[in-house]
Amino acid sequence: MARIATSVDSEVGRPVVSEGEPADHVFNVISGWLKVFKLLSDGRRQITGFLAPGDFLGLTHNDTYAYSAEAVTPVGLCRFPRKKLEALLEELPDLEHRLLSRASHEIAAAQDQMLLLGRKTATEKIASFLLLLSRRAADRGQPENPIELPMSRNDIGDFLGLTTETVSRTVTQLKTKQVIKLLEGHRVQLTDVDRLRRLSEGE
Amino acid sequence: MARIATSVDSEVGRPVVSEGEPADHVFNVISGWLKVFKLLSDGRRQITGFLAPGDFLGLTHNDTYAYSAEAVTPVGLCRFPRKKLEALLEELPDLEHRLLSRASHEIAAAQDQMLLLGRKTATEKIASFLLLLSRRAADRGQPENPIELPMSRNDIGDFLGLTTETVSRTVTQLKTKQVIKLLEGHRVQLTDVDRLRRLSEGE
DNA sequence: CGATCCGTTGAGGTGCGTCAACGGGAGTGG
DNA sequence: CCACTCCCGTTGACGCACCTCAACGGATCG
Repeated sequence: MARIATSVDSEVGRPVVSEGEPADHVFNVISGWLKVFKLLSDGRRQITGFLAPGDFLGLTHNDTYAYSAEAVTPVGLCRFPRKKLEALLEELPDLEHRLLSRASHEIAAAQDQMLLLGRKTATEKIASFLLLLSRRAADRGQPENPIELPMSRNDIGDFLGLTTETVSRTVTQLKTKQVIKLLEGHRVQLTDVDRLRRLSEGE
Repeated sequence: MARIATSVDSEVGRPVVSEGEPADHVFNVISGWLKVFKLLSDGRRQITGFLAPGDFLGLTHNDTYAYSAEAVTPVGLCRFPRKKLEALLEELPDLEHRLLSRASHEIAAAQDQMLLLGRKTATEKIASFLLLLSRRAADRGQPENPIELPMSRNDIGDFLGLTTETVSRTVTQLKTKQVIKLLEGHRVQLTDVDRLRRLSEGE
């Protein structure tokens, strides 16, 4: 795969892919964080996911992207021309198998997110989000506690279907209850993971 | 594929797969409608999708199902042992390719649904839902108007992140505005598709 | 040292949830 | 044939979780 890859960087806030543009490239995140989102015509935004190192961006079978993505922190990416990647799939059935496995995980994650968006309260949403970040950090071999929280309150709100203010208030509540503790450098200590887990499911 | 398939039926309300059970089978819907859903411990429910003929159920790379599914109408299914299906994938790379394509569409649909759940109003949700059913009926080669609406108000609510009452009230409003018309046998005539499309995006 | 962005906090409003009542259709039993 | 129950959809009255609007302080940057 290295044969067809180019390395690209992106600054914070700069679009990496834009909804409706030709889907010519697939990306693999090397470093930093991205957000993937969809917009309504009046500007309402839903972030459908945050991408961290190891995640793929732009895997689609349409000819245009169905979403936009931009950097949350400075980002390093590996870029593949989609045509060449598809040619490569013909030769390497195992690669396709791994992509299918990824896609299947992504579908499961999307279903969890639908449950969150449709049926959870603000507190449950925030608690679930913190636990999700912790779990994903562990999957990447990073410390699961404290966790990095590089995105803004606004971004968190747009991921959880809340406003900035509600995110802020709810985080403050968790802090007051001593379930979490805000640290330097956009990091969060989960001081009572069991309680957080119970809060995330409404018990 | 016919070699490894068995045909099974299911009555309305009977579980076809249950969250947490071993994921031993994959199903293909032959006739009727199913709902796929996840539950919270206190009974809150999110329906993540309705399945119609041609759709797959149970494609996962985990060893247990992450969701439950049951029949909305009497259902005919084609059942495949997952092990045998996976063995078949080794022989038929093209089958894997088609499954990946399906998965990619499912991810795109899930992202649309996240936008709906997180950011749309009740009216926008209902309008989007009716248009979705119309589009999917067309994809299956069925009339796109009037559409079939075999699921209950409660199911629609659990799909859209609303209550039965709000679904009922919102549908009544659309009826009063003469954007839709309820017909015999759980069917709905979309009398003003343009208006419905505008309503679905909040314009 | 102004300008901008972000997070926080407060006061007040509202869209949708909750609770309750009612009517119609389907099934069941006499 | 009616009487009864159950389930579903509808409608009304009311409440509340979250949104909206506003103000303010701290950090960053020219």
